[in-house]
Amino acid sequence: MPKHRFVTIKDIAKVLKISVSTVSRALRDTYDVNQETRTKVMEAAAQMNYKPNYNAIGLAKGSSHNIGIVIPFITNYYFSTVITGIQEVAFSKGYNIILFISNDSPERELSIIQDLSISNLDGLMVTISSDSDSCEHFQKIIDQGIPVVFFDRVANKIKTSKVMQDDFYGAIEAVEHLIENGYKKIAHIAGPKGLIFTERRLQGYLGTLKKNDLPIREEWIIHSGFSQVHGEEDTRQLLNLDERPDAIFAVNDRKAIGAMLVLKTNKIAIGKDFGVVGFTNDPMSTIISPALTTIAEPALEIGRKSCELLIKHILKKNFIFEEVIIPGRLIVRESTNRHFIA
Amino acid sequence: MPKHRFVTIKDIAKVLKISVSTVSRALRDTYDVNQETRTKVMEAAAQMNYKPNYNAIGLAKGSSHNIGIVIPFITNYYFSTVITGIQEVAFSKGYNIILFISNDSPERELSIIQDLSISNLDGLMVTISSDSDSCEHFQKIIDQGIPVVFFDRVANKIKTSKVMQDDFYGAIEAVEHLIENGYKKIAHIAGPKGLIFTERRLQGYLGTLKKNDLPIREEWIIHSGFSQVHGEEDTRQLLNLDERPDAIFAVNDRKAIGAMLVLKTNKIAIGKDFGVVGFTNDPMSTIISPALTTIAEPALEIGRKSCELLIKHILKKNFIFEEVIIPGRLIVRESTNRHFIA
DNA sequence: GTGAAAGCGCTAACAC
DNA sequence: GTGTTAGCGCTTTCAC
Repeated sequence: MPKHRFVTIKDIAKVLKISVSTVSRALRDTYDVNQETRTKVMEAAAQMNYKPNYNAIGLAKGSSHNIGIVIPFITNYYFSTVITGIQEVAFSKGYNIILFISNDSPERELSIIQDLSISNLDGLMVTISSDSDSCEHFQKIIDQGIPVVFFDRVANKIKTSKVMQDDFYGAIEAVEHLIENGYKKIAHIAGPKGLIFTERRLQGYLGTLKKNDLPIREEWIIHSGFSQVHGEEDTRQLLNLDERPDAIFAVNDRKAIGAMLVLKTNKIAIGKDFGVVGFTNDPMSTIISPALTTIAEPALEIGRKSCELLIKHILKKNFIFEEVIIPGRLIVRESTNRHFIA
Repeated sequence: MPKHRFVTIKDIAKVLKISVSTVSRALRDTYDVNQETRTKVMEAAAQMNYKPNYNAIGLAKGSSHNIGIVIPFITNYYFSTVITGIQEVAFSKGYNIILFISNDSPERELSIIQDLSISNLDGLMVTISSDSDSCEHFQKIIDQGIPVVFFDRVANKIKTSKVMQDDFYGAIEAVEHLIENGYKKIAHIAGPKGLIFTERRLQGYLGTLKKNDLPIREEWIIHSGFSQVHGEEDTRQLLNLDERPDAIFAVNDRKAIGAMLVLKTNKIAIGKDFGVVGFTNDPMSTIISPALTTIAEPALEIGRKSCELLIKHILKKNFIFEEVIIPGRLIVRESTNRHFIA
């Protein structure tokens, strides 16, 4: 099993009896090269199955063609879909994506960033972990001149491009929908405090209640984690209240599903007596019964857009920051249907 | 926003007034370097926040520290969990993982492999796409001297390390469980023909029926894709038969869930009158009602093991191939419970 | 044990 | 339009 030496531009140059720089220029479509020469080079390259050595290019140009993704998990619908979107555009533009999974732990996130030999990355896309209060490690990277774009869970203080779903308006739609269907005592099981999108969904919830002259009760707003178990716990807490709510707007589908499970064990008729709406449009929301009403997040678009933006930053040194907000859409299912019968 | 020059071994050498080669050796823990010198170098490196440039290392040593993953999708529980396992061990050993998503399309898979500048990868881990009948592109890569390990959907003809769950025994467990619970007319909704693991699960199913003197009917075995929709279609087909089965063993949970959905719309009492068992242990299997009995696949372990194996191959030129088979385990839930009441 | 120097494959002045 | 050459940051003979 011999380790082949790969074809290099030198080989091409030798075969064609021209210089390596001409080959290099021809291959890269630089303008100051004879059309004829270029054609010859291209043909030779194709025929000899030439593949560029990115290590060499990276070394010479001071850039790899790699972009990093730092993400809490990939084992959920939203994140894995975002990554799919990222990968799609990265691949089409000749970039590799390198995956770093933080497990939603700020320490691990920090260690990833510090271990990172930045010289190996042209740019970075990140969703910060739930309670990464300090973001200076990202600032440091930006200061070193490597572009960073945040998506989904963005760091507030850092000035760079960000792409998010429309959390505020999504929350409004969700709560309006609940109100339209006659639910009046609407609780919100939220994400951890401090995260921008948690905050925006909360604001949308609050604003809509206010606008509709509905009571805002502090006990009906619970902050905790994003998991299904958190949703279950929050809901149990809600059901123990003297004044029980009659609907839940959950910060995401996982928590909404946790809520539904608890409601079901408590024999509360979801839809008829108690409304539930989530946020994500995880495929699970169609599997559970009753099917979950939710705000569909544009995960694929978020991934694509983030990647496009990052590549723009990589290409144009002083590309100005953009904050992109992509709308979601309400998907009405059974969990807010007063007439649903199991 | 000045683009910093990164600290190089040259800088360290200059500060310490020694040569670059000594620095290089000290950093890499090579033995022929004075203990004292090494300490000094290490300290200087840490203090100056030196980070190695992998492009340069790669170029000099003819290896990057990147390993590629080629996978059909990542938006499902099994694959995203495998990747999490891979990422975990890769990160701990200083390797980056580069993700390529084939969308389960043989053409795209081929284009990925061909576009791949192999010089940029130290190794490759792959799950082949559903109907990639030709695998020569992988053979070519192996011939070029870069290690490949297959996981989950492996290519039969290619001699290299492979890691899989125990499909055969898992299927036996699943079908035995069905039989123990009194289901006698057991159908199998399988994956596409030609994939090894599809075949193994089928063989487990067949063998168990035979062993228990149960009828094997060709109409009760349906090959199609892996999605929920495929599961629905297969099940409809089954229900249209003159002789209907009274249980389904599905090749995976997605198809099992599709089956359950169709059974539910047909008002067939899952558990009581009709048993269903899946394969994967996707979290969805606990969300659906009745909860799905399934064979839990060791996805995380598969990811970890594959990566360990690949790194061994990368490190030792002639590491001999291993085929690792990791057992799953039966998880009994409601969909095979005769006494389950919705 | 350490240094000097060549070279990995490519790009980018700088000449012509 | 093309060739020459230096150098990107590192490893690795080969001397000493």
